[in-house]
Amino acid sequence: MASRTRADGSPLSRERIVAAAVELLDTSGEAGLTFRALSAHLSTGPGAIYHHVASKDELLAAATGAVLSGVSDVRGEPREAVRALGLALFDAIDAHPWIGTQLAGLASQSVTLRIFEALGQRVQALGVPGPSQFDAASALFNYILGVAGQNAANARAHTRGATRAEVLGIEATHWETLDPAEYPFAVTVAAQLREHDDREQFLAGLDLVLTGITARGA
Amino acid sequence: MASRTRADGSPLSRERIVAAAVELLDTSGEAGLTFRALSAHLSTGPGAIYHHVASKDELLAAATGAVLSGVSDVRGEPREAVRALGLALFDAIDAHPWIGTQLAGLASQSVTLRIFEALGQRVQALGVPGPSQFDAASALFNYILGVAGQNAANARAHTRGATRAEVLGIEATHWETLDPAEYPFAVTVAAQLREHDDREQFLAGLDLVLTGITARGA
DNA sequence: ACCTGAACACCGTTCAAGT
DNA sequence: ACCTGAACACCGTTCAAGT
Repeated sequence: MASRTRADGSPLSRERIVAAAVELLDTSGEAGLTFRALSAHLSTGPGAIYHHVASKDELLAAATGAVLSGVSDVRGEPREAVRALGLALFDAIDAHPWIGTQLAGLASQSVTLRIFEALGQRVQALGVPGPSQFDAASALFNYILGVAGQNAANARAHTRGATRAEVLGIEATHWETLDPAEYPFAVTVAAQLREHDDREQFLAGLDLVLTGITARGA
Repeated sequence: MASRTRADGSPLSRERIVAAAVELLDTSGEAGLTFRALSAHLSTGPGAIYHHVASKDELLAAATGAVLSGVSDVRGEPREAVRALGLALFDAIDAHPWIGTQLAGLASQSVTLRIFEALGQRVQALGVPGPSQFDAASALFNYILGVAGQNAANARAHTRGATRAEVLGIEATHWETLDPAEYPFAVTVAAQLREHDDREQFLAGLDLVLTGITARGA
């Protein structure tokens, strides 16, 4: 019971490494994931990780995949399935902001492909004609991943401790400060920012895209 | 003519630094922008840059702003103006892929706000009722920035030298390799991937969102 | 086969010392 | 005031040496 177990008795594995990475990302953000911090957390040396994971990029992709496993398994009427998938992603990003960066940026291929596939199947089910299906699925895909990126940017921009309300409060006062001659729309919209719910707005936008997709087919 | 000029006679300035950063980003990609490489390019030391720019993040934001200055100044019929703005951004990202990462991620606030404002004004001009204007502008904004992020991800994923056709070729064969039982939609769509134009698809998606927006108002 | 941790080749940023 | 470049406090990754 010596050679195969580590100091604390638990052998290293890709699974354990990825789980620790998720925990570290959740706890200390994207900047907190370091091979040194991670290996300390696993009570080993930084080099040990490379026996199970090829690089930091791969680790980030695996962490994203671990949190998002099964997120694209949605059921029911196609429109509702698209909403469910979108909300599942939105909530996952809300809980783990670093996922937003991954989805919007590096695109951990396999996760991203599964999302695209799930969206495409619903687009087909909605009766969108063949040649337009690709465009429709892409539109949904890009909209959802755009929100993901923007949410991640917001999370990164504001202090870790601030609640959403505080964050929106900050933004509202910021927008109200703008010159109305230069930013008439932003100033007008600033008033709505207080009672504004990111999640509802995400759904509203998703419905807008769905409406556009089905309006074409009709 | 000694104390205020540098070795090669050209004094350092924020403008010159940002211009050099853009050149470096275009030439050697996001990883190529280093304070050491940048200062060497300006024939000075890394520390000198900090007299004109506060941090690397600020430098990236400034570089994005420099390339995108005036991109939101669009004219004409609102629908056409939205298309023009979208295409201007798409083409800018095509020429400078690193901009996509900036827009989708860190969101260099001022650029991003100008885009949002421009979109909001066209949404108003389209006759969308007041309470829906925010959602509509956000939908356009998130779709456009989603494409930006995805394009940047693609650019990063593929070799620098490959043409777009080659890139798509690689993706097509990759998609064709997928298990049709697990990825029926992706496999079906793989055939269309060869004659597929990212730019056209971007416009098609933008029209989808616009259709959704105006369908609501009617 | 797997682990260890020192070492390598970098980073962004700071800061004393110069002009 | 601005510049210089060595130095600080880190990175991801590699690799000889161990078990």
